[in-house]
Amino acid sequence: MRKRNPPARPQPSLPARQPTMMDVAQLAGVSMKTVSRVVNKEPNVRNEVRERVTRAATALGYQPNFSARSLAGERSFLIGYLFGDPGGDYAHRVEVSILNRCRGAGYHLLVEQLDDAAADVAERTAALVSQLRLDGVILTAPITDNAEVLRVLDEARVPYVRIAPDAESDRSPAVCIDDMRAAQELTEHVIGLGHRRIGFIKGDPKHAAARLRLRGFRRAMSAHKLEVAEQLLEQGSFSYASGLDCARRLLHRRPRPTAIIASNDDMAAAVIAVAHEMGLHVPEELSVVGFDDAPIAQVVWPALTTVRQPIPLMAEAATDMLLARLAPRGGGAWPSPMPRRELDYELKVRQSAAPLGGYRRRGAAGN
Amino acid sequence: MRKRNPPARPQPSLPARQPTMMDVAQLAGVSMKTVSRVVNKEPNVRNEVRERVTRAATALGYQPNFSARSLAGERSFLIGYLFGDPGGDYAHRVEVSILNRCRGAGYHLLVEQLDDAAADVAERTAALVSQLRLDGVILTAPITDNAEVLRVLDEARVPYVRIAPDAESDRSPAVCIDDMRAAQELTEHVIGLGHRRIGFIKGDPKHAAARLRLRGFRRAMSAHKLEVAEQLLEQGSFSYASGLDCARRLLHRRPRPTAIIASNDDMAAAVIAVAHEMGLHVPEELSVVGFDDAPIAQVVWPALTTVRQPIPLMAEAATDMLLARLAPRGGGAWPSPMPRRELDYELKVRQSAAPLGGYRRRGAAGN
DNA sequence: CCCCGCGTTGGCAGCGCTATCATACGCAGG
DNA sequence: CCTGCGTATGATAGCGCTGCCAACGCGGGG
Repeated sequence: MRKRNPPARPQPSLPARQPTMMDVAQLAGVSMKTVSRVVNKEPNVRNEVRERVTRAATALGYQPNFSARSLAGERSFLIGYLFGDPGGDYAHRVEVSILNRCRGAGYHLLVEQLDDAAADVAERTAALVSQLRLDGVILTAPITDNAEVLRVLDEARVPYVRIAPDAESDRSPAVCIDDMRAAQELTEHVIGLGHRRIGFIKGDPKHAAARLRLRGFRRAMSAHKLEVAEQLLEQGSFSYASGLDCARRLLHRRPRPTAIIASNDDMAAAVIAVAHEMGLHVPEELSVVGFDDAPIAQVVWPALTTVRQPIPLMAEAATDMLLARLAPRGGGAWPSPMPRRELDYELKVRQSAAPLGGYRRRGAAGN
Repeated sequence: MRKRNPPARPQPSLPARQPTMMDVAQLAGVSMKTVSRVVNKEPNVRNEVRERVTRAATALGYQPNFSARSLAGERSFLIGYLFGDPGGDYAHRVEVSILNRCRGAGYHLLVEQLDDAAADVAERTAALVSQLRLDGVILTAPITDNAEVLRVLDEARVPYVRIAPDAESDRSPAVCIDDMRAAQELTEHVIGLGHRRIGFIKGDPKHAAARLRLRGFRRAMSAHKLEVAEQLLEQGSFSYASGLDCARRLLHRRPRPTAIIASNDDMAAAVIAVAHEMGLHVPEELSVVGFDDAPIAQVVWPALTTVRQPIPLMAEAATDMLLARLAPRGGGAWPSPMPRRELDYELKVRQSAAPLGGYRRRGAAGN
């Protein structure tokens, strides 16, 4: 037990003990309960008292003990972030944005990486939410759609918000972009450049976004009466390595596609690398576009034409939704209908896609 | 308060309440204290009893309440991860590795991003460790050397391990590689290819590694009686953007350097981009090398010759050190002398550096 | 025979806080 | 004058668990 202070402490000097709410109460000349009210920003405290308590707390350097709060009350001031993909920078960018939002709200962030395919996802999730009594959870794909995880969260009655989940959309609040329309628009951009023979690299089918992007591609193609040759469709997994494999296969088809649409930027970058390797010039001989506007999009050469997904905004929106729900006035349930934020994407036209038979633009790679 | 159960509950059916240690104790026919011993893997419990308790706990789906544990005891089973750099994938890779190690040990991970330059680093750190009673903390550069943060951690008596800290090395355990020797070796590799006029892009001087890498470069140069022209030294900040600026300046010097050593891969990739932009062929007309073996190293073309830093191993080693210290037998203090793990780096020779006047190797970009 | 030590188990206070209820007070209306 | 009500504050009982200490049974030395 943490340095149990004896009934009468002989040393009147440095207590070497964190000040408690009791100490603040004594210094301010009020009861503990009033201090609690001030700390929790509850109403019904006179301003004069509130200030006195605040000053006492500051003077003592008082820090509320979250364990005690959580044990006595019904809030832990902890939110969890569950992500699936250990690689890539997506998960990290989301995390940083969540942190930015938690900061001001007095919440702390607990993270856990869950392998979607692992056998113990349910147990691990249960451990997290039951042991720590998380107030809420934010999920990113692909575990947004892991039935086990969602079941555990529902049973534990922990509110959660999903970023880019699958279609089962009214199970929880969600934040997303319109992946299908974005893919459609991107495809139309490529078609508009004159390309007809267009290859497509699919993403990991466990991600809803991968399926939606494929569907958007198909729609744009059929809207323009273009055939989607099955041999120009390759199954990737969102990783750079998978992009290399798919690109090699696609670029050996005859006739060769004049443009390749990849379901994310990592795979698009891999296509460019393979093109280099084969001595194919991008974009003169091959146009390549990606998706996400990940950092890699501006690093490869030529810079990738892609769809920018506003990841920080999405993560912030998700956090804000969750925090609003957790606030005392947030009520004990999600508002109806289930909140859903759909944010705008943006087509970023750079140098990796050009008109069929077009010229090479040399110059600054940035945009 | 969480559903305070009335003295006599009328409904004997679903409790809708998490089972407590008391419930387990009753089912197993022992005292709460014994359950506590089993849960905490303490000695002095008969095997038969231990198994009986374990079965009861499993049957009820018992999950220990971490808040209560932390409040009553002296351990919170929470460790904190403080990172500085919000961009890049370094922080994320470290985090994932820490998580992998925490998993088995029954610890959960709390993260916080601290801006090294912000005015409130001390407060934020204090809030984290005092409010949540973290058992330990892991730090990455550059906040490994933030005096405020370290002071707060020391005062709160929270054990911490630093990854790649500055020279003040016996203040805490640390994990690192020999950045200076690695830079020296890398520089010697470049010199060995015949280069004499070598540019160097420095990293953010707040990072110890940046300073050490520069020193290693200087050593190698002077060991080979080569002058380090100050105009071939540029100050970067580890970011891709800063790399672009530095590269532009370096490549307009006359006579132009025949090789550029960047303090990390992001900046090295930027050098390659600028070279492309200027129509300079890499590596025939310009050799470029980086540091870290970040994912970008294999994505740019030509793939970067660089020094691989074993980030996952470093993070795991740091976590293991911390967990060993926190274990009941870990004692109340760090062993003496202060533990320090220095891990091996590895020179990864790829295609971005070639003999002066050498030929271009075409072929697979990967390695 | 008793007493001590050791391995094993239980009793209980209390960690720091919040929920609930009680109290005190001022002020309007009967 | 009392009653009723709304606002401001206090008293108290735990939340679930662990640290400390006591208790118990057993075997061996005095």
